[in-house]
Amino acid sequence: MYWNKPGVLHMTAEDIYYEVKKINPKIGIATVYRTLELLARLDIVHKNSFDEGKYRYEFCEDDGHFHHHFLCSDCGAIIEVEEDFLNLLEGELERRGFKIIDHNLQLYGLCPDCNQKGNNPGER
Amino acid sequence: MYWNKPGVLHMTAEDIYYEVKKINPKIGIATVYRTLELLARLDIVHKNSFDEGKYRYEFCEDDGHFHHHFLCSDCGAIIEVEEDFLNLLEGELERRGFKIIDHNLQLYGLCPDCNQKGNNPGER
DNA sequence: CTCTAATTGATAATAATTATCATTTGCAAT
DNA sequence: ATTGCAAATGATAATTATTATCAATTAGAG
Repeated sequence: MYWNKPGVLHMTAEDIYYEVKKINPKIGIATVYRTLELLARLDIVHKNSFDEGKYRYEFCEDDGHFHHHFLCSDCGAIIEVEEDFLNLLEGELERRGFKIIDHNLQLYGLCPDCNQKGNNPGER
Repeated sequence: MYWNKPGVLHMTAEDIYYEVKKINPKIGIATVYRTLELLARLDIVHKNSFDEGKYRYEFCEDDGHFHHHFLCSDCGAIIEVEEDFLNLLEGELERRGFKIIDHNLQLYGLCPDCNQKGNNPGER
């Protein structure tokens, strides 16, 4: 598959490659991957896995990098969900017409052992 | 890499392959993938992506398939987090010695448009 | 037993990503 | 400007995880 719904936020490396090609036709895919990796290391973009066997990238929010997404099983839409909820999230979303089938929360950081050892990685 | 920390819960297909090989040396990796796919479709195992470019599998809880994980940036430990929290999750975990650097919640289901259309996929 | 259909294992194919390397580019010092 | 050199780039090979293919094996139903 060469292209995604146009205008969709969460693009794959390939999506970005074809988009950049419009402006700079001589760009190589390696540069796209290299640049994305760099931007991710600088916390400018965030690399998400939505269990498709590939990654999707988006710009980080200014305030921090906490992202929630709603993935429609039917049309494949990726809808952003604001941080605020979290607690009443599900009820709130269902009230708004969503049907939640599954969810998956991943927390990144240091476990008590490593935290105590005083390790301090800049990134997750 | 051929093998993971022994005793760790969340195994990759490769991990499982080498484990099963001990009992049945003639097993092929294709059967492992096929079986995992089947078990996942039956909601017996759950397929997680922890942004490593591969998947890890675990048995589903009896009550439903809602999983939270804490991934240590330092030692790579994958620690299970009980559902209950969710709201006070972060404060609670930090009180327990964790350092949370990032999190990522993914919700699966139907968006309002598709939900209204009456679609009803068995799986996410 | 025999026949047939499902399952299996070996392996090829695919897809996403990463590594390699020769070439090009940008730019500091002359 | 011109040279020299380090960094960035693009083409492409390599790698990795996963999926597809297909012939051979196995397991039951009759």
